[in-house]
Amino acid sequence: MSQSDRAHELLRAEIVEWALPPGTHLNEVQLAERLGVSRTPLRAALQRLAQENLVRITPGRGAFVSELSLSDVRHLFQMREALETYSARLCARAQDRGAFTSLLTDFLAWAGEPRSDDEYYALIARMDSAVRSTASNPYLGEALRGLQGQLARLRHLARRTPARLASTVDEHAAICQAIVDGDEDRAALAVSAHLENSLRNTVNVLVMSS
Amino acid sequence: MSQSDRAHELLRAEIVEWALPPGTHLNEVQLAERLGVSRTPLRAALQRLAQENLVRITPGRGAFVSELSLSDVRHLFQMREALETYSARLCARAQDRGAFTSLLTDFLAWAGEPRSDDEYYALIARMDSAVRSTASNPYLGEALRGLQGQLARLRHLARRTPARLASTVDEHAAICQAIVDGDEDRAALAVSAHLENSLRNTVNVLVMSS
DNA sequence: GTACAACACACTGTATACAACGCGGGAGTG
DNA sequence: CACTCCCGCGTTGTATACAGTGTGTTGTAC
Repeated sequence: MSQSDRAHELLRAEIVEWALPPGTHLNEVQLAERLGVSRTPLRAALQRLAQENLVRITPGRGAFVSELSLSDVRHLFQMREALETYSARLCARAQDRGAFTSLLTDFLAWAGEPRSDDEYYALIARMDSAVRSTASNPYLGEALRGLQGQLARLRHLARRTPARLASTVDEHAAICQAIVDGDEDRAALAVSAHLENSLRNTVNVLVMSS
Repeated sequence: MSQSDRAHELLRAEIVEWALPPGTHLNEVQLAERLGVSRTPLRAALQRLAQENLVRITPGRGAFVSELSLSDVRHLFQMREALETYSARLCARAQDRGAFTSLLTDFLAWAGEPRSDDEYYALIARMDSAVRSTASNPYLGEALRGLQGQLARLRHLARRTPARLASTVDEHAAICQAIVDGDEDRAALAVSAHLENSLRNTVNVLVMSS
């Protein structure tokens, strides 16, 4: 793994975990020294983070941790809706939908007997992975992966509302069921409904914390 | 404008215009010397081009002009469908749809009396711009803009099929009409239909030229 | 006291020099 | 004759030194 990759991962983790809050100015020499790399790979890492919309680079001014305003969140969820409803449609059309029957049973099992939050997030990650794999479109997969960073940053705020977690189980199960049934319209609608609820919850958390 | 921006624009133009065909290995020192910049801003430009999927960077091997295989094209058009159908929906829901009434009349005027190809491409560019502006979502806009590079590369092959041009006029007019009417479902369907035709034509051109 | 200008500092953008890795060619051995 | 190992070259990855620009502060003039 290159120095650039290391700097990228470290910075990404710090931004996602709010160790570097939005708006923070990222001084290149200080950061390079703290991360133990030179400025050259650090700048490459910053550019990659800018591509993921985790930092914003202003020419001549430097790099800043990107903001997470309310309108940013709304636009982010619109992007999710565009990509995830279409991905769900592709999955519903796919030949091999076995991964989703497996996920469906796991979600239903969870509804009956919840376990730790981390395991639930792992389950969701498994579903995202299954979607990317089944849709089998590198462009879509990369775009979806790019959104994960921003979403992870939001989740760090939403962690304190575990009540929301229970309701998402049903929504995810509904999505899996529609995909397993091969009903792409219902799958897209289920994704839209899930995202609408998720956005509402996220906005609530944001206005509470501000 | 920085050296990095200059190198990015020059390289992008050369790739789009097939001066650098897919698969070409981009030697850093030669390129830097030819473009009159140093390796540092050149590498930044290459990373930006990799983000636009115009070059593919293999760690330790260097940068190559990205391929345009048949499956790549199909995946690219799927991505277009995901983003453009959703953008069309947003436009159909928007308050100010005046830009599309103007575009609609221009497309209809064109159907009656065609003019030069370049002017038609300018018209399409105006429509893309109107979509981005009306959807008013930076994430969507940036993603759509990212696809333009690849599509421009494809258009350089498709230029030789002017017969296709005439039929796209009706398709674009149908999209504008649906947006003006505020019928988002019809708008999305019109976009899908247009993309399906466009993909079929592009694939034909690709298999003819190979 | 305030406003404008000039200077100094710090930071980003760029160039170049160095190091490490991978690849290819050639020679040697089985 | 073929296969393998090793050496040399070229290329990418990284570090550092330099230049240019923007900003902040301070001093002076009104």
